Amino acid sequence: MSTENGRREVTVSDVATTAGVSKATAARALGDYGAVSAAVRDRVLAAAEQLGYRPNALAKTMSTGRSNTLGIVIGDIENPFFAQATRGAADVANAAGFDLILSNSDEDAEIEANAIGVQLAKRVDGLLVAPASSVHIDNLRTIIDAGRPLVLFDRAAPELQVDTVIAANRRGAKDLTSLLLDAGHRRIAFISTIAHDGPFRRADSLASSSVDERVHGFVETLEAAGVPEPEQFVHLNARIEGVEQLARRLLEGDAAVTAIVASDSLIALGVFRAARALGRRIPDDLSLVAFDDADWTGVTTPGVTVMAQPIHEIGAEAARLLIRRIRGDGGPPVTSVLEQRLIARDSVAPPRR
Amino acid sequence: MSTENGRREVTVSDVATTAGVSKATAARALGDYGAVSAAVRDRVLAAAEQLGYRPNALAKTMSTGRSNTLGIVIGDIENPFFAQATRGAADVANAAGFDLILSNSDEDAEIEANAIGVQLAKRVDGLLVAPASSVHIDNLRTIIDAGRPLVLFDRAAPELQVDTVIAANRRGAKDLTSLLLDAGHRRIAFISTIAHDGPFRRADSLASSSVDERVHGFVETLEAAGVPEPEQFVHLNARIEGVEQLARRLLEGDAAVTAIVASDSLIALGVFRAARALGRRIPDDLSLVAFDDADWTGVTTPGVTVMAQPIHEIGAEAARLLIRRIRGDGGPPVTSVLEQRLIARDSVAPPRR
DNA sequence: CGGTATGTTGAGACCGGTCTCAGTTCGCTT
DNA sequence: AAGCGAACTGAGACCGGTCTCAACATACCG
Repeated sequence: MSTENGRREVTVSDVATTAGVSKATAARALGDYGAVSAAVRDRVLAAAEQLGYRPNALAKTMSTGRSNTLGIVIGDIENPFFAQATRGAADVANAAGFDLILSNSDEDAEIEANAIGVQLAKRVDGLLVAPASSVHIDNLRTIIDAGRPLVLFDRAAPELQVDTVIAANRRGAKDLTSLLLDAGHRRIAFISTIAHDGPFRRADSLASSSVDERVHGFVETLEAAGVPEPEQFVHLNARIEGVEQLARRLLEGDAAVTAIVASDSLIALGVFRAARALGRRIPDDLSLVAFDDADWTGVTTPGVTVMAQPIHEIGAEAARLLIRRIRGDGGPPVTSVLEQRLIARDSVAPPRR
Repeated sequence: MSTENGRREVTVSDVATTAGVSKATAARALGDYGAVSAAVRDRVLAAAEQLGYRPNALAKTMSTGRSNTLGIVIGDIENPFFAQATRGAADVANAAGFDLILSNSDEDAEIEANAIGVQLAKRVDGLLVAPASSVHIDNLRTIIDAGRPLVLFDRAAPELQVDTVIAANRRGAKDLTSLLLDAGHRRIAFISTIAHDGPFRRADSLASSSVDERVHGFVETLEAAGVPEPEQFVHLNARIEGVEQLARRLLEGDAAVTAIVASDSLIALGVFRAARALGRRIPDDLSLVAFDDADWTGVTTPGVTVMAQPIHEIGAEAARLLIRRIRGDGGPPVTSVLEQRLIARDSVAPPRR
């Protein structure tokens, strides 16, 4: 009834005084631990109610060392992939009594480092990270050095002994590429926005292990089909030029490609726009396949054939693994690989010539 | 170099001992406040570096009362609207040195209440809320009673004196409706997934003030055009039946509508699917307009005419207002109304008959 | 009926920072 | 050379909980 607005918060001591018991006893009644007689408990609870007592979770964390908070560091929450994975993680976390502190890295190592620093300072019980880089892993080492459990998702860091949840990207890329090859295509481009120095070469490792897997699956499949110099068809850094620009470039001239593999749904969108701007029809003039079954891929004309990832489950599984560690599981690191699923629609056809 | 993994964290006291100064002095050097001689500062910083000192933000919050953390409570992070708004808020928050704790309410008052309780317990400095209900505002009162600044976004709560950021939804709805009316449509449906008891009546207030504004703008415009009983064209609760189901029902039979206003992009997607399933062509057989310029609305055939909201800015502005309050601005509550913008594409045409 | 197990309570240390206040040192003024 | 203020440092209280430990009451044991 009468919650005061005088700055100071109501504390256990205040409740104790009102209830006429010691601070320790009041705390026991409020925190529901230790032994308290029923009569005293009722008295304390009534006093708390009357004063408008609201526990201070931070003080609790200070003495218990547990914050019941998980940190999650992703590229960008506006990217539907991360939004879905975050939701998956949040659901599992909430069900287990944890909250989520969210940070966007924009795929920048420095921003990521800063975000991780803040999360550690806030004493999260553990971290969920889709690392900006699978190879430069100093940021991740920081977490391990701080003694906090860490689970990677979407991207692995092979050099790190740590729980990881990824999708079977290489297999997915092979299937998608085979589909195009089987339809008769030989000039197929793979487009990703991942940052990379210089043109792609076979021995390179890309910053994102998931894209790395896809690219290598793509190249291997082309090679097995006898396509010469398959690396030339891999296009990274699409963010710099702009996906639409790049796609237009790939669709014009003598060396134009007849099919495109988009590494995510946002890229597929760019390709769609480019095709439309150029007046090319899908699938007649251009075949398109993409990763991720974004909600709109079924309503375009034609619908887009995609490799769907269990995105929600990737986030959920990562949270599950993390919570298991927090609860004290000391077993060896686990890598959970989730299968992808092909959803065939109408964006693939034989090449025109 | 030698960060220990023995459970205990390195504290200011540890650093002080190593540096050979008092805890108070070490704290001053590390926290960069008070007066410390250059020599001592260097010594302390070196000791901190050597021991791998990592400040405990919670302890800091305990003594200062400031957590540098904002809470944000939204319907669902998977909904692109909320994802974008959250990103806008996160950017402003980070720039000002704040983090974000994220909670999904699923538009359920009870889940929302729980989320708010947790956030308050974690002593966030303030809360950003897109309330599940604009009319049942007990949840929001809790925040105010706790003396924490609160900013509402996307949805207002007229009964509450509190900073609010919304879009000019009524005007947007009028413009969209007029567009259809001008094209010659008379039988136009408005579809929303908002929960509501019974059929919509003129005097009703909907749980979401933004949908409420849209619906009333829609009804008023139809009425001004002389359409009898405009309320009958308002369809709420679409989540229960399923948007696609509902849309199919509206498109069949003698009383079929010739145009649809979708209250958000997810609904537009459902309408698209229904039209496709029924073999109806947009815009020839059905005109469609929607709120929110989702990324895919430009690549469907035809492109969808939409009323774009400055979603990112809604979140950003809300965060700005909140931070201003946290910094101590005691002025009267502000309501910031952001304009919407019509993006005309090709989903509107005169009705067939 | 003394001894002991069990239940309930209170006092006070502790978590890791910040901050107030008092004491010390030093340079500079007159 | 005494006086004064500024710069620096240390001791210890404090934030709001948890938790250990000791004190005490009651009940149950042989």
